[in-house]
Amino acid sequence: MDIAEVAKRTGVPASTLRYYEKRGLIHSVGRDGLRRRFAPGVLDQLALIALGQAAGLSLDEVHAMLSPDGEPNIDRQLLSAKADEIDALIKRLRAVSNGLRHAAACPAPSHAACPSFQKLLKAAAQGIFNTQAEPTRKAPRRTRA
Amino acid sequence: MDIAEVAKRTGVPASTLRYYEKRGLIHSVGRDGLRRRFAPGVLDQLALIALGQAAGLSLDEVHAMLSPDGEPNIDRQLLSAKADEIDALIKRLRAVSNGLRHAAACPAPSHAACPSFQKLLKAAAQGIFNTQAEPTRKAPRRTRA
DNA sequence: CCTTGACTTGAAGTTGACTTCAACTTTTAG
DNA sequence: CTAAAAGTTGAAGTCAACTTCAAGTCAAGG
Repeated sequence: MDIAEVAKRTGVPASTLRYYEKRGLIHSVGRDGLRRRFAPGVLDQLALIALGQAAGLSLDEVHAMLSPDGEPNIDRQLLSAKADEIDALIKRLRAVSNGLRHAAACPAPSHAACPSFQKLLKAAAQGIFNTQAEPTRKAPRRTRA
Repeated sequence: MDIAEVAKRTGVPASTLRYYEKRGLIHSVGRDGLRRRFAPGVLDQLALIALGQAAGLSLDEVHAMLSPDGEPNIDRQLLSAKADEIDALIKRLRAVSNGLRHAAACPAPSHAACPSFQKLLKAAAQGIFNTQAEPTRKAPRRTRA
């Protein structure tokens, strides 16, 4: 497969594939002239990368997981920890979502007057200000799917 | 309150407060010499900003909500939409978390051999690649709480 | 033969939300 | 009074994950 084929099949732009290769996340299996050729396994690797990203891993962390050489060797502790982190994040997000819904539905003319909203703000001030979760990114922002 | 006081009470660094003021998200009520003085209401505003950030709003979006002049005027539709977005995100995150936990616990020697993991990867390839949620940021990354 | 289009490269640019810096002014403690 | 501590400014730097650019290489079709 050439780079365009991989790009088409995965939705990952060619520029990103080159970038990933430079970072050592994927490997091409040779050149056809000067064009990279990719083995089909790269599709799985890219899926794994996407999964990692969705889980909030940095590319470096993902790299560590499939690094040694061939197939993914996975750091189970890290995965567990990340899962915990995600669960904590989910909790906070649920609170935020509820808060937003309340704010959206609240009939009070000014939100200053709404006690629930006040409570929410207070929780935000407490909980959010002190949140230590790292900058987990959710979704790969894809501009040109 | 001077800037240090606000910083201490909210955990938001002074540099960030100045930045927010420059962007029009908060306002100082005057100067004490050349030092800004803040009204206590700024604490609520900062809580609202933190809430918005946790909800994945950009600073511009947050700005729109408390913009007109004084108190927050809230775009209920936007809030609802954001809540929906967050709920969708939660769903995806839950799937990812489960996936991670499985991967962490899976006894298969190579994950290539584990059908559940394969399934997860497939889902990742399908679901994550096509996810269109915008780059919602979860938690304000605070380096020096 | 020569243009077109797909690929190559390294380097530089983008985005959002900040942080850091240098140079300076003020307030405050001793 | 004086020096340190805290505040001020605009400009520039940072970070991650890419994207875009300029300039070049190459295979194939007309």
